[in-house]
Amino acid sequence: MKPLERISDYLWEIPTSYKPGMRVPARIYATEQLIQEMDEAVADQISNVATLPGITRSALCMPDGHFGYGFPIGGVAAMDIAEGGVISPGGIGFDINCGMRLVVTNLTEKEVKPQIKKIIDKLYERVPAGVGSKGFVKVSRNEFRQVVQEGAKWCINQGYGWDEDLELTEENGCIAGAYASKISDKAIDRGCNQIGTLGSGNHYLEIQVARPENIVNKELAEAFGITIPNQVVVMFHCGSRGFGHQVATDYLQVFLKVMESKYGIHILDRELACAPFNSPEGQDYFAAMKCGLNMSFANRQVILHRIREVFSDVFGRSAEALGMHQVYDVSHNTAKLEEHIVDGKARSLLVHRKGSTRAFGPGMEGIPDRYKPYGQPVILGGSMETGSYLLAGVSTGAQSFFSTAHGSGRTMSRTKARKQWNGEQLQKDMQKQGIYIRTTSWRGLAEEAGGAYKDVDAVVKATELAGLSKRVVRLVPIGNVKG
DNA sequence: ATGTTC
Repeated sequence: MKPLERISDYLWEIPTSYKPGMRVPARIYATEQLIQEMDEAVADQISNVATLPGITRSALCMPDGHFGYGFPIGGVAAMDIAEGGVISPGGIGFDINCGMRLVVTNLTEKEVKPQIKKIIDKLYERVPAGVGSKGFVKVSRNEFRQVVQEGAKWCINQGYGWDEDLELTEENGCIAGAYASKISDKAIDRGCNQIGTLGSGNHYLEIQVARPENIVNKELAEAFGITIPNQVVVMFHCGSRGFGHQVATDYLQVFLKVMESKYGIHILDRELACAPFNSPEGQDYFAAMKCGLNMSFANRQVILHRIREVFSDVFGRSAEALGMHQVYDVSHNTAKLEEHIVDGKARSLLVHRKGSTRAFGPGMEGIPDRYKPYGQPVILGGSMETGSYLLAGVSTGAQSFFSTAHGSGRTMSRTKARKQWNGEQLQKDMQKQGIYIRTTSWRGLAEEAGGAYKDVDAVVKATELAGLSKRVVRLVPIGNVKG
């Protein structure tokens, strides 16, 4: 039996009495149905998070939560840096700044559908996918150090994208305080040929349609650029590739060495390795992790450039003429220093979001001026078969440090999914459902079957009921490049 | 997620 107390129809609490060392309660946002489906391990993992130094108010898990490395995926933990708050790679994820970007077109489903095979085949060719894939952007190691300090801004300067893309990216695509001097040569080696690559696992690039019946909030949809019935959009999901992975690996080792001996921090699970934010090791990782953020922003920027090239090629018009404006780019795996009001006082908190999206409400600093009246766009990627959502941040999101879900969330392990589905058969089945898909790996495709994920509509509904974010439009896939 | 077991 799970140690959960029901707070409301969409919120559950694990009291501090559940486990020795819990500093605050743990809370899971989910409907009863979603709680039933949730991994037993989530309650255990999120209550471990509640023992970490500096954790403020409560350790949170979003409705798409599932088992992860140390922290559950879907975890949110805000650490008070003035109270010995820690930074933990396990609370950010190995794939630093794994995230989503959404771009609109002025094309309709009717215009795109006849070309879908051509578009996807070209995208498959032009956006390298799969484990170990290399990008077309050739940079020296020193140039790559510049990339990880400048992020998407570096790409724009090189001609990969439009100036406006930056203002429509979280942190304007370049987070300050990223120092390449804090990065190992090994991480530089792994990352320097990976700019503009999709990766593998749950990373994908999808052509989607905004059908009129799926517009939930017309005003917000229009504000975010969804203005035409059956408008075609492109959504993609990828991260910092081997670079971010190496950064996380390097600093996990550092933290494991100093955590107990130097800082006297005792943890229940070594996967929660951490160091005080205000310590040399914590600050070094923070600066290195920001390089991971920037690598990922650069990666998505170059991929956007290639998507524009492909559409331009297929339709014989410029990307400008095709109206290929970016809606937004959001991170799913970060820790950010933010000011939040706790017990009536403004506090500096390091907000870890792992498989969770920042969802700032209307009027807040840090969201593009054009979206200020509406709230921050949130791009939530569902499974490749079912659909995804564009959401918006709301003022009641203060309860979760303005964080919401990031996707559907798995219901079963990759191993289990592989046993249940066959990649080649799944491709055929998806074709019958009107989704043309290309993949580098049949095995990888089987792992990502829609049936291995929770009901995205239920997850999104739960975030809306709880007041974490609200629905704008549901997007359905017609083509997919699966990493 | 990941040069999918330094």
